[in-house]
Amino acid sequence: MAKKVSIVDIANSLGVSKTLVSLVINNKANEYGISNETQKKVLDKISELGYRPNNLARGFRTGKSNTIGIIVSDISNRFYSRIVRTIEDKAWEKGYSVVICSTNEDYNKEREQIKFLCDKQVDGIIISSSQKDDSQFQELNQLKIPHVLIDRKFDNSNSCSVTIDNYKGSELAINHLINHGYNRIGLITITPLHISTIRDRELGFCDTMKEHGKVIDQSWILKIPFNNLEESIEHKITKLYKSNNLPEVFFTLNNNLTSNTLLTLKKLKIDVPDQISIIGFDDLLYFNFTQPSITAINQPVMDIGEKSFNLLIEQIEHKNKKLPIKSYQLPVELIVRESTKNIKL
Amino acid sequence: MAKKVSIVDIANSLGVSKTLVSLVINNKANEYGISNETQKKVLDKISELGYRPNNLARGFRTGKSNTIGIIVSDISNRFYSRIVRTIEDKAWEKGYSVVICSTNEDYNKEREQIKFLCDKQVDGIIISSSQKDDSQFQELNQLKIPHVLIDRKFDNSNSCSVTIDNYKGSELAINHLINHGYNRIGLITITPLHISTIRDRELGFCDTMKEHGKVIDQSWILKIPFNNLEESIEHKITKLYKSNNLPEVFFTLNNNLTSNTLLTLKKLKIDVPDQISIIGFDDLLYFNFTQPSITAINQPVMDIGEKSFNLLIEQIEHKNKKLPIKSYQLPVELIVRESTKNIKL
DNA sequence: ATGAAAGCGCTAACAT
DNA sequence: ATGTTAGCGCTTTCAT
Repeated sequence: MAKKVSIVDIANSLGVSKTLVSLVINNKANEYGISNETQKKVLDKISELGYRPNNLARGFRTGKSNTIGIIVSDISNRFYSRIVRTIEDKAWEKGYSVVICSTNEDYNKEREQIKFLCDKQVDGIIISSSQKDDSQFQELNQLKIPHVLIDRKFDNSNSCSVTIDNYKGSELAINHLINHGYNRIGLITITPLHISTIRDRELGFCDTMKEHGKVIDQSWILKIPFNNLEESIEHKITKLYKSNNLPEVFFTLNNNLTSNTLLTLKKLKIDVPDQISIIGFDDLLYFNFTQPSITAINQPVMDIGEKSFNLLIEQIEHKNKKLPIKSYQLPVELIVRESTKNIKL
Repeated sequence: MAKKVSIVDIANSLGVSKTLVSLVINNKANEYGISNETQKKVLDKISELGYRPNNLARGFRTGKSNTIGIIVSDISNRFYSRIVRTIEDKAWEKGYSVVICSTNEDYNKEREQIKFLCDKQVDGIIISSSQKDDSQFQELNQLKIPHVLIDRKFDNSNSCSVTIDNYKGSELAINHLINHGYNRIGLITITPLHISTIRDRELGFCDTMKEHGKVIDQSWILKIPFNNLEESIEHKITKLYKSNNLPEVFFTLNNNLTSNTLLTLKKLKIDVPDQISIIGFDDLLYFNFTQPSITAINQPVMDIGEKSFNLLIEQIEHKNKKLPIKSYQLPVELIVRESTKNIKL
C-alpha cells in the first residue's frame, strides 16, 4: 500500500513542526496565536498532499474512539433496525460511528460482544440486553464505561435506561379486547422468559385478565421458544385448531410472533377476524393495509433512539462527573384496527 | 477513569519483557519457543490483573483495525438489514466489527461516509452505492482500499460487485403478467433514476413490454421521488383512480414502493386483486399471508451478504496481491401468489 | 508565535 | 528462550 501522508509529511515539507500542524488541524491555531498566513500555508499543503488524519491514531492517543456500539438481538428486526437508524443519524451529526452487534438472544454471545466492544475502546454502548441479570452492567459501571439500556432493563439497576411501559401496553390490549366482548383470550409469548419486556407484558396480561374476572386457560398460553419460532408457532396453533380449541383472539407479544402467527393462520386457512382475532405488541407498517388491518400496541421507536443516544452522549461528555441515573419509561398507544372487530357487544 | 492495565504492567509485575507478553497474547509463544511455565505465568497474571488488550492501539500499530464498514441507503429497510445481518454474523466469526452508515440516498453524504470510514482505517467497505458514477470507487482502488459493491453497481467498474439480475427480474414479472392475460400494465418506480438497479428493472420492463407488442402508457408510469415516497404514491394513484384510469396491475420496483402502494390502495378502498393487481420487486415475509398474498420477485439476500463478505475478506487478506475483479450477478425468482390471479385467460 | 520531546499500547525486527 | 529497541501518527506539556 502506498504510504499515506501523515502530519509529519506536512510539517517537513513546510519546514514547521508537527505540533503546529496538529494545532491547525484541530482548530486550536487561533487559540495558540498561530498567524493566519502560517495557517493558510498548512491548510494549503494539506489539500495539496491530500492529507487525511488517521483517526485510529488520534483515538489511540486521546483515548476517545468516537465510536459507539449498539447491541440488539437482531438488527434485521424492524423494531431494532428503526431504533438503530435513529441512533445512527444522531451519531453521524455528532461525528460518531456506530458498530452494530446482533446477539440472537444468546447472552453468552452478548457478553463476548460487550467485551469485544470494550476492547475496541468504544466510547459507549447502547444495548437491548438478553442477560439474565445486570452483573454485566455493574461491571461496566465499575469500569466507568458509558452505556444505556434500551427496550429491556433490570430491576434495581444502576444503569440509565430507556424503555416503554410494557405492562400498560398489555393492559390496553386486554381492556380493549374485553370491552369489545372477547372472552376466550389466548396469549402467544416467548420462552425462555427472563427478558423484562416479555415478563412485564405477560404480567400486564395476567393482572388485567384477573381484574376482569377472566380465567386464563393454560392451553391458550403458547410459549414459543425464540430459536424455533416459525415451526413452533405453526405446530402449536395447528394443534389447537385440530382439537377445535382455538380462542377467540390471540394476543401476540412481539412483532415476530404476530407475523408468524398470521402466517400460520393463513396456511391453515383460518380467517381473521371471522374465525379468530389478533392483536399484536409492536406495530408494523403493513398492519395498516392487510385485509384485515391489524390492531397493535405501538412503541415510540424514534423516541427510544433519540433519548438513549442523548443519555449516552451525556455520559460520554461528562465521563469524570458523577451523573444521576436516568430512566425513561415511554408511553405506548393502542391502535385499533380491523383485526379485533368481529365480536359484537 | 481508573488506569487500565497494559501489557507493560503484566511484564513488569512478572519481571519479563513486554515482547514476551505480546508473543503469548498473540499465540506466537510456541513458535518463538517460550517455555510452557513462562506462558502459564503470563496467562495467570493476565487473568489476575484482568488485562484486556487495547485493540485501538493494536490496530494503530499493525495498520489493521479489524473493522469493516457497510454503507446502504437505509438500514431500517428490511432488504438491507437482512444483508447487514448476514454480513455481521460472518464478520463476527472472523473477528471483525461492523460499522453501519445509512446514506438516505444522498450521494454527498455517502462520499463523506466513505471518507469517514477511511479515516477510521476500516479494513474494507461493502456498499450499496447511491453515487452517479464510480469515481469514488476508482479512488478507493487507487488507495488500495478493499471494497465490494452490492445491490447497485456501475458499468465498466474496476470494483468487485455482488448484484442480482434486475433485468431478468422484470422480465419474469412482465412475462408472468402477460401470460396471465394482463394488458394494461402500470409501473411504479423511483426518481431520480441514476441507480443501476432501478435502471435495469425499468429496462427489463420496457424491453419485455415491447417484445410482447404492448404499448407503454406514460400515464401509468409513476415516477416517485424517493424523498417524498409516501405522499407522492398516494397522490399519484389517487389521481389515476379519480380519473378512472387505473391500469389492471402495478409493477412496483422495490419493497418500499410495494408497501406504500398497498397502503394507498387500502386507503382508497381499491380491492386487490379484484380492482387492481400488484406484483413487487423484492419479497417480504408478510407478502405470504396478506389477503391476497402478494406476488413478488425474490432476491437472494443471504447470498448477497455472504458472497460480498467473502469477496471483501479475500481482498483484505491479500492486500498486496493483485486480485482479479470478481462480479457476481445472482439469479432472482418469481414467487407467484394471489395478487396477480384475477385475470382469466 | 512556534518547536522539542514525551508518550499513548502495542508489535516486530533484531539482539543475545 | 527471552530482551532491547524503535516506531506506528497523533496530541500535549513544556520550552523558547
